[in-house]
Amino acid sequence: MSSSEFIKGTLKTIILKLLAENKQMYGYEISQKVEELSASEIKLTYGALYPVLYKLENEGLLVAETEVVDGRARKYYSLTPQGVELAKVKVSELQKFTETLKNILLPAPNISLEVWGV
Amino acid sequence: MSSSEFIKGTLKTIILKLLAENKQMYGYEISQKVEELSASEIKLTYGALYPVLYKLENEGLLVAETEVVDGRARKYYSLTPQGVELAKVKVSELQKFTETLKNILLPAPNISLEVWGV
DNA sequence: ATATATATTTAAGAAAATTAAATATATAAC
DNA sequence: GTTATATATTTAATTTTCTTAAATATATAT
Repeated sequence: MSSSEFIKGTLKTIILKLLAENKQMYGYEISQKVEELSASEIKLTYGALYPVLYKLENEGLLVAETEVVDGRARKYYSLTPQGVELAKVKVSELQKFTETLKNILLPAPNISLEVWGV
Repeated sequence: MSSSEFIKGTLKTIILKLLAENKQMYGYEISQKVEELSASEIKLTYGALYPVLYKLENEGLLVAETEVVDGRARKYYSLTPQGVELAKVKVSELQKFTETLKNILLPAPNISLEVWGV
């Protein structure tokens, strides 16, 4: 499983956003959801995903609850009130960043012809 | 000088894009241009910018030419043919990624009311 | 003189992601 | 029955990437 190099720096925000709209998710579910939402473009590696979840938990932004489903353990994560707040801020910031990025990536207008009246 | 955390993973592509449309730029100029295009949202740190330039040069994607302007040295970078090709690919990939990100960050439609006919 | 702007280099450290393997269970296919 | 596939988490080693910070050097404005 390999992910887009562009995921760097956005992973935390994506996780917060998914948890903000789904209330309760487990790690594997998050990775599947991202793959689905991105049309398989983004595949989260577990080595990236789980450490982020642990970190967010340690920072008090998530709480985890383990359940056994079909004989397999699942750790459900949900946002704390602080997590809900941070999710809002981060999503807003990332949306702004993508707009900025879009402007930078815009084809450069070649105004030389107009300037010279040609 | 501090940059957005979201810049991670996109810096290389941004540099390639700017060089693709400006033919010749020096490091300081690139950092100013990014700040301008992003309305001061993104400020490249030199510790990030210059090492990327060196790496791209070592990979044969850029060539550097030093000039002395106003008594100060400037290193002008320009894309090699391979750099031009990679710029196209990377810009296209990053544009696609920003679209995907936009979809993920979209407010989740709350269809529960419709589903239940309420 | 001093501050500010221009311009590059580079070292130390931290943060983040990749790669890869280990562990464990359920189910479908053969 | 055993093999493969899907589900699910953990974690260690390494690499990549970025931040922070300092060093170096010149021009211009105050």
